[in-house]
Amino acid sequence: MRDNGLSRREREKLRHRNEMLKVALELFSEKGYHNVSMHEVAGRAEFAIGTLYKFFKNKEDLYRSLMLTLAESYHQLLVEALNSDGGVLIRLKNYVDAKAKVFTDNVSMVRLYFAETRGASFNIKAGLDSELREVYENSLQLLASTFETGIREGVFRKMDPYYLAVALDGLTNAFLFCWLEDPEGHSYEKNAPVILDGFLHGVLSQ
Amino acid sequence: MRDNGLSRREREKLRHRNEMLKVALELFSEKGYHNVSMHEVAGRAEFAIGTLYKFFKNKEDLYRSLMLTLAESYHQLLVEALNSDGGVLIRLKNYVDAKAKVFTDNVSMVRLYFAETRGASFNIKAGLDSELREVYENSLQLLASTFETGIREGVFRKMDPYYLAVALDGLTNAFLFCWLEDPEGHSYEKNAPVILDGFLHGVLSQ
DNA sequence: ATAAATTGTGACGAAGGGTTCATTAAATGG
DNA sequence: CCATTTAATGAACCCTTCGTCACAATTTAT
Repeated sequence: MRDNGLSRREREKLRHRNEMLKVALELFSEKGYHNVSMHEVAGRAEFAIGTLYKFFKNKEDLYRSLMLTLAESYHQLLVEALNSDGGVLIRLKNYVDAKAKVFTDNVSMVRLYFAETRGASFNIKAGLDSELREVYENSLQLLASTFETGIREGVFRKMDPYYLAVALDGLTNAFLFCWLEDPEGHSYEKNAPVILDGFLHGVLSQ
Repeated sequence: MRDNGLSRREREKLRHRNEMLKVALELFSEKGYHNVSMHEVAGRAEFAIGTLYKFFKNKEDLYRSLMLTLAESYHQLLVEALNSDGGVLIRLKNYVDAKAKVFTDNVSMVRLYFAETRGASFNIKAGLDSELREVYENSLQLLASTFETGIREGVFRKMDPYYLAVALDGLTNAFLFCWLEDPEGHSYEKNAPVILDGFLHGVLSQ
């Protein structure tokens, strides 16, 4: 019973669990939730099927655990960006960049996130979705409150801050999709400043 | 062998086919592709399972037929909006409105379109997706060419027209998602002008 | 060293879904 | 009115997948 409260046994167990999650992420993001069997996950993780079921009570539980972990770490980075030092414009830039970083650093996570998140409410049982959606909604709310600050400071026009958040989120997502489909052709990192510029100044010439 | 080249027999057959497609749309959009069985479609359409297979050679074929039909009619409306009379700004407004109309008129189609389109490339066999994606890409290209015109005319700033299209598409999608999740709370029709305004003029106050 | 507890195993059962095909029913037209 | 073509049927087949459970291996405690 050493270390940070975890015995060697427990640490090993956690390693095994993480190994399974890692493999599950790989497979799910390669082939989608419904095209991956528990046997496949167990096989690739080099555990027996029963062992997998010792760790996750069923397939959905495995998927939920995976998605929540990912969504939370994803959310965490966005929170940090939005709470960073500097004015609202700098914080927004950090937000866009953080999103870029999360995406480019971890393509398979992103693929899975979008593939099953956008359509998930109709594909997968509702329980998961509400938890996930909550994390997502939190990000949006925090972004909205940043806009609210900006409006109070007179930086932004008086518009509904929540919708501003929706707009910026939608914009970044759109460009991230572009990048996902053709990473060479559409560099998100190159586009990020352009996105923000267009968003801030509009697209009209005058 | 009367009417527009179709015998009564053939018209009846077509009606049956459409009936099956209608039911398939209902079920798929309610529960997602993988959670609907062929037996279920046949049952709800009040045909025997074998009959369903007379019309569609397998489940994927059923799904493909459905999606292509929908995507094409959807695309058609956007094309009309973008080719309407008037300057680029009017055409853009028509585009945003047409999209709103398509969405609000036909919720289940939209649910299905997004649920399986965004993530589809990882969930469903590739063949379908490339056809669908082509329709989608055509819409984007047409929108881009509208922006190109606008840039030549000096209406818009000199930006990549394709990315402008991506941006506007992403923006409208984001707000449509909002509306999908909470139709009362987030009226797309009320937001449409705001979206376009923000897009054109930017969100900065000065 | 031995007993107890924990962790890992994988054959197996049960359920469900996609697809086929032999059969029945209906329509056509000579 | 009958022969032929066309449409509809649904039981049965096969395959895949989830999830269990009795047993084996390994670690920990005594």
